[in-house]
Amino acid sequence: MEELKYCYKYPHPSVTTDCVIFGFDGTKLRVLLIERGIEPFKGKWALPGGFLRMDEDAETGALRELKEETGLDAAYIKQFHTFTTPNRDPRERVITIAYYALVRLQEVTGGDDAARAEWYALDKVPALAFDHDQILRMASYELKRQIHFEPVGFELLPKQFTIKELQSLYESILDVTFDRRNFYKKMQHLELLKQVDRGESKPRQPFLFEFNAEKYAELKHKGFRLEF
Amino acid sequence: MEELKYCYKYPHPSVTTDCVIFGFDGTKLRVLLIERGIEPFKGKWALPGGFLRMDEDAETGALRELKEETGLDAAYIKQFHTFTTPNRDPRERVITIAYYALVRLQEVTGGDDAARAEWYALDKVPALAFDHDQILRMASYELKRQIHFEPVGFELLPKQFTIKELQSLYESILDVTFDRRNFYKKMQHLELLKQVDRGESKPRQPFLFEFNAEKYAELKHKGFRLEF
DNA sequence: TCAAAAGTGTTCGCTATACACCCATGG
DNA sequence: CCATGGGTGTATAGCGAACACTTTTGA
Repeated sequence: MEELKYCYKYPHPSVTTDCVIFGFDGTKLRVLLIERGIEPFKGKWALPGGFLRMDEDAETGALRELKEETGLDAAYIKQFHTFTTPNRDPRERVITIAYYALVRLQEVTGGDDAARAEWYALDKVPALAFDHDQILRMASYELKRQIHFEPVGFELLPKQFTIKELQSLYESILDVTFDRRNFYKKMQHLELLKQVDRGESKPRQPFLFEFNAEKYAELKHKGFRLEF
Repeated sequence: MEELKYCYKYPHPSVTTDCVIFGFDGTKLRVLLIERGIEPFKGKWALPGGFLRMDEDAETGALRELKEETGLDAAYIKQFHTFTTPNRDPRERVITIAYYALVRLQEVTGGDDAARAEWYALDKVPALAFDHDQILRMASYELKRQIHFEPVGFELLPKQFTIKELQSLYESILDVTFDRRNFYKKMQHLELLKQVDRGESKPRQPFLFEFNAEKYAELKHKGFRLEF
């Protein structure tokens, strides 16, 4: 029989963290899901996550779970909502603090792979375990909002990228299309990009750029809002 | 001796909700604080809040606590962050799901007043109990962001208001100043306001307006973004 | 040889901004 | 009578949206 050695005067819920991990494959947004190996929802796809430890804050916990389950280090992680519907977990009362994370897909190595993990295109995600559909929807929405205020998109791209890739990324996240030429001009004008000196190896390939973090910090300091 | 009758295999944190309640006095933003009657932080000011019940979701809990502690019904309430630093409460591990609420100051009646409550101007808030300073700061920041996407400001104004009041409100929230004449034109142009037919009693008083919720719903449906 | 992609220009219209002016009211 | 505040008007600059042209590359 299980030992129930942690006792309280009033009932306490369990607390977990779940993580919506976004990656960009060069054309569209993808999200990392793992297949559940145990009940409930065994065999269903779900967001990586797990129980919060008593000595860590939620962000530390989310990063730890991420590492444990997928081997990934996130370039960016942000808490966006806590889900508390009383019966969202059939076993007991569980509330989950949800994060979304942005990773560079190119740098993903594979991880320990205790569980089967897969990158799903955002529009091809199957029905998920628990209320994870809802969590994913809200994460996408919050990412869309966030990108209006901060250039978080660059966390999804390789260190060096073409303007075309950047445009595809923004189009995926915001679910719009831009005129290629206007997008080029806008980006040049913003001065947030540093053009990379391409070796003379391959002439007439598209320019490569890097995100200019210093310039961004400077602009932000002067009070500046990113518009899209 | 206390009875500790709720037992678990693993330790569970306590979960509370806290609420940052914003009101607008016609000139500046205010926030409702209550004076703590018990330790810890007895005598200090704090945000209203309390423990989450096992059968309610967090939003319901936040609304319940709000009603119990202040007698208020919020016109608008929004979850914005969950605070989880391990020692944020000296008694035991407590995580708190934080909301901000917008209420019409004019309609506040007073409440049961079990605790002493007071409306503090945002720039005159004293040092608060727990990590409530941090919670308040983040709430102000999130309100500022939210108002770029949704016209939540109207929840803080009386049903009918002058353009000048509306401008003061936006200036308080965003911490900027607008040219009076440009603000008038912008508002008229947005078509989100309905001019109220003033009785002939007081000629040459400023026009009164109401928020046009139907028009807003229509614009939003067509895909529309509020800019400030 | 021809389509596709990359880089650069031009035009037009809207809107944010910075101002000026008129009128009614109340001390 | 004049300061104050409310309502309306006007000019300009900058940016976004739409669209044209040129060159290079690779099938």
